[in-house]
Parts: sequence; structure tokens; C-alpha cells
Amino acid sequence: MKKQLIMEKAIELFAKQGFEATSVQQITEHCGISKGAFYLSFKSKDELIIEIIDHFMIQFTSEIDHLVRSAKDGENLLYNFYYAIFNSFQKHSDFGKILIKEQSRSFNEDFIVKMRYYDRLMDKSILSMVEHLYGDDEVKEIKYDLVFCIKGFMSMYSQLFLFYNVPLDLDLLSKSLVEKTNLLARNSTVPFISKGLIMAFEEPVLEDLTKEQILLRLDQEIEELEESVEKESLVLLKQQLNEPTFGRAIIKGLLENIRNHPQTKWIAYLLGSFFDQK
Amino acid sequence: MKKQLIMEKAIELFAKQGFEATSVQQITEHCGISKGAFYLSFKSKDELIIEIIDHFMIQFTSEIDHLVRSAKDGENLLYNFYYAIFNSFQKHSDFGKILIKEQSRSFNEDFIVKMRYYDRLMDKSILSMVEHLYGDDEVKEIKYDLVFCIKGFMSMYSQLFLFYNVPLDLDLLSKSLVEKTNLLARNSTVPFISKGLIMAFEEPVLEDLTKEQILLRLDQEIEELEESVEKESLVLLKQQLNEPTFGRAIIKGLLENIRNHPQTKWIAYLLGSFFDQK
DNA sequence: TTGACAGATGACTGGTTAGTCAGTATTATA
DNA sequence: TATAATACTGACTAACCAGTCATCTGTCAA
Repeated sequence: MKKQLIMEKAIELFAKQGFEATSVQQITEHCGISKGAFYLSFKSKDELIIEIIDHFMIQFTSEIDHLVRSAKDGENLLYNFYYAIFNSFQKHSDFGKILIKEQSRSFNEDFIVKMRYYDRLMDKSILSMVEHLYGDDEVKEIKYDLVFCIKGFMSMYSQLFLFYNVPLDLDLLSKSLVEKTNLLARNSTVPFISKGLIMAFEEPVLEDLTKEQILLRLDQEIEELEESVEKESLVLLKQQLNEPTFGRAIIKGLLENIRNHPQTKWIAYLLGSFFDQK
Repeated sequence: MKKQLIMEKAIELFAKQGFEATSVQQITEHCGISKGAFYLSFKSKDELIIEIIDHFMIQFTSEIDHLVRSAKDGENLLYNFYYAIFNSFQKHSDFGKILIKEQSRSFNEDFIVKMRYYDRLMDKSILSMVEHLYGDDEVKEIKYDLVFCIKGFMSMYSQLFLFYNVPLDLDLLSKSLVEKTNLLARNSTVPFISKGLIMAFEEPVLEDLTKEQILLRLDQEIEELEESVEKESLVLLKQQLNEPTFGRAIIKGLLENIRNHPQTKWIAYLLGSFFDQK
């Protein structure tokens, strides 16, 4: 399968020139394959970028999620969090460049929704880390601001080694940001971002999700899949969508079945947010 | 003159679709003029985006610069700074969107240089504000980090009202960020960004480094250092640069001597890549 | 009414793009 | 070795793009 090769080479080119400025021809030349071969691995250029985003962001977000979930002691968690983030960015700097360059791009609807989804996933992890670190009560008022500040630190300091090839002392950087975060968490008294404001930002995404749209995509997906656990899960989830019968646990389990399969990953997200919503 | 009209309509479209995804045809249709008329006002599509960037950034940076320069009292300065920034972003939200979307774009060399120039201008203003606010000595060590944090706050909180049309309380936002900035300025003890690092970012791209540029910086560094192993190493490396005499091992050792000193870390890197290159 | 001229037009050019498909090469199978 | 299946090729299409230019139009002064 040429998929791996194409993705690797495409990442290099996208990082250097941007997604839109890189043609499929260029990618295939860089791989030493023909243009037709590209379309054997990917349905379109858009599908390629989405698979790239997925490949890295699933790794990235699950690494952070695992870090936060499995943390016992407080102080090290924050350090490990920053270290892991910047370490990942440094290791996959080409992908990092793509992420920053194209993050607010609007060329493809699926792409935007995807990016927003991973952004939310990060927000969730950071928020639960903040609650874990400082106690739910202590930072109740300013925890959303804290999430924003942490993300601000991440994005600003990431740009340092993404756009200037300077070797950085990740240990010092993490320590420095741990101190800053602690300072803000323990001494801030003027919150700006309230729960209500946060909810306002989350609204638009879910708003667009109608049962019909999901059903449409669901049918389409079921059609394309061969017999498998994934397909069974989708069929059951379709039943649940039309007529709620299962409990929370079963739904969660079914979603888990399809979350790691590349073809159903996305529908898992859609269904997940739809069931959450209700 | 149709220039004004074209710029206004183009900003709307660029904000919505991005620069590359918007065609000249679309712009002229949106203006109700012919395609030819566009080229009476602008030599090219690139010239249009550069004029747009200039038009707003000149206003923006000079407003901030004036604010910082003419400030008498400390506390209000920071508040006014944040308020002015967010107020501008809110007033010209379409331009703000373009700025964020295209900031790290690489389609046009002139464009990148322009953006970098205005970025540096902002950095300068913020830095002189920080020095003014907290005293040159008090924050000597962490002032560059502070600049980064302030920019991080700006970019994160700007996205709030750029991408979700939520009416925001600029007064509260500014107060909240003033508190956060003060907390960091007065209590941070672990700097990450050193003078040397900052200078690294201002450096042209590494590949273009000439011997003369390195020598210039080397002299400067030797001047500033007191007698030490580091200084001796630098002097020897300067000799080596002018007239290669030492072997590989000695150079490596000398570089190692200066690699861990904060003030010479950067020059170590520069020299390292220069010697590697040959 | 005439003529001159700046301003405006839109068909056209040369080039690039994503995506297709009839056909070829390679490999597996019998 | 023959056949079938699979992987691959690259010329081709249709659409779109930035930018040009011969032509036209409305508005003046003479």
C-alpha cells in the first residue's frame, strides 16, 4: 500500500508550501509514483488532508487524554503535560506546521468540523487537568480562563520551534510554563470566561446536527461496510437513533467499537455528540 | 476611485473564504464591476492583499505605538493597551479574520516579509510597554517571556469574538488580562526566552548566514562577556572562522563549552550549523 | 455636433488544477 | 506456462484561474 508513503511525502510538502499551494501532481512526483496511483489510495486531495489530520490528532489527543486520566500526583502532571505537548510538536514538526498554517482554513466543511472536534477534545482534557490540579472548587470561577491561557502558552511557544529551527530546552520551557500556570491559577480573581460563554461557543457545531443528516450518513456508511463488528454496531446505533431502547452503557460500548476504525471514526464522533446532546 | 470599494468587498470575501480561495472574478462580481476594472486599481491580486494588510496594520501598530509612547501612568497603560487591541479587532473583525487565517501563509515572499515586519513592530511596542510598566530591572529576566504571554492572551481571546459572533464585555476582558499580566510580571522567576533566543528569531533564515554576519555577532558577544572559559572559547572560534587551523574535535569541544551558557547558546548554534555546512 | 479621452468592459489567452480511465505491467494462482 | 487479479500509468478532460487588450461608453470642451 502506497498510503503511508503518500502521507509522509505530502506532509513534507504541505508543511513547506501549504495545502492549497501543493498539487497532487507534485505529491506524486515527490513519491515517484503516477498520478493515478494517488487516487487508488485516496478518493480526493481533501480526503488525504483529513486522514493526515486524523492520524496525528488521534495520537496526540489520546496521549494527552491518557496523561491526564492516569495522573496521580498533581505537580508533575502539569509538567508532563507541557513536556509531552512540546515534545510531540518537536518530533512531528512538519505536521505541527500544517496544523498552525491550516487551522483556521475554510476550504472544506468536513475539515473545519474535524478541527473543531479535536480542539474541543483538547479543551476537555485541559479542563479536567485544571480541575484535577487545583480542585474543582478552588478554581471554579477562573478555570475556563485558565484553559484559554494554557492554550495561549501552547500556541505561542510552539511557534518558536516550528518556524525557527532552534533547538530548545524542553525541560526549562515546561518548568517555566508550570510556574506561570500555577501563578495564574492560584492568584487570579477576575474571571472573564464564564460557563455560559463557553457554552455559547459550543453551540453552533451541535446546532447543525439533525437526526436526518446523521441517518443519511449512517445509511451510506452501512452500505459501504462489509459484515463486521463495526457494521453490526452501526446497525444497532441506527435502531437506537430511530427508537431509543438501549441504555447509556450499551451506546458507549457500541461507539467504542467504531471509534478506532478509520472508516467509521467520523460517524462515531457525530453519533457521540448527538447522544451527548440529548 | 474604485479602490476603496474593491478593498472593502475583497476583505469581506477574504475573511469568509480565504485569500487563495477567492478569485478576482468573485471580487469584481461582488463589487458590480468588470474584471478589467479591477486591474485599473490594482496591478495584481497580490498587490491587493498587501495594500489591505498595510492599510490596517499601519493604523493598528501606530495606534498601539502612540498609546505606549504617550503613557504617563502605569496601571492604566496596560488596560488601555488591551482595550485598544480588542476594540480594534472587534471593529474590524473581517480584517482580523484575514490576519489570523493568512498569518502563517507562504504564498508570496513580499507578504511574509510584510507580516514579519508588523509582527516585530508589535513586539517592540509591547516590549517597551513591559519595560515602562515594570521597570527595566525588575523584569529584566522575564520580559521576553512576558511579551510572549501577552501575545498569547491577545491571540487566544481575539479568536473568541472573531469566530463566534458573541458580544463581549471589553472592559471586563481588559481588566482580567491586566490582572493576569501583572501576576506573571511580578511573580515569575523561571524565564525561558533569553535575549539570545530573541535575537535568533530576528535572524534571517539559517541557510543565508554569511561568515561576515556571524563574525559581527561574535565580536558583539565577545565584547559583552567578562573573562571566562566561554569568552576564551569564542575568541578561539573566531580565529578558526577567519583561518581554519583546528581539527574537528577541538571545534566540537569549544562549541560544547559555550552551548550551555544562556548568553552564548545561540551563537553556539549558529557556529555549529556554519561549521557543519562546510 | 464633433472629437478627444479617461474609464470601463468582457471575451480571450496561456496556464494550472483535480480527477478519470483505457490500457499496461506485475504478481498470484491454477 | 496460461490465466486471472491486482497494481499502476499517464494522456486526457473539464473547469477554473490571473491577467490582457481591442473595443466600447459617457462626458466633457470646442
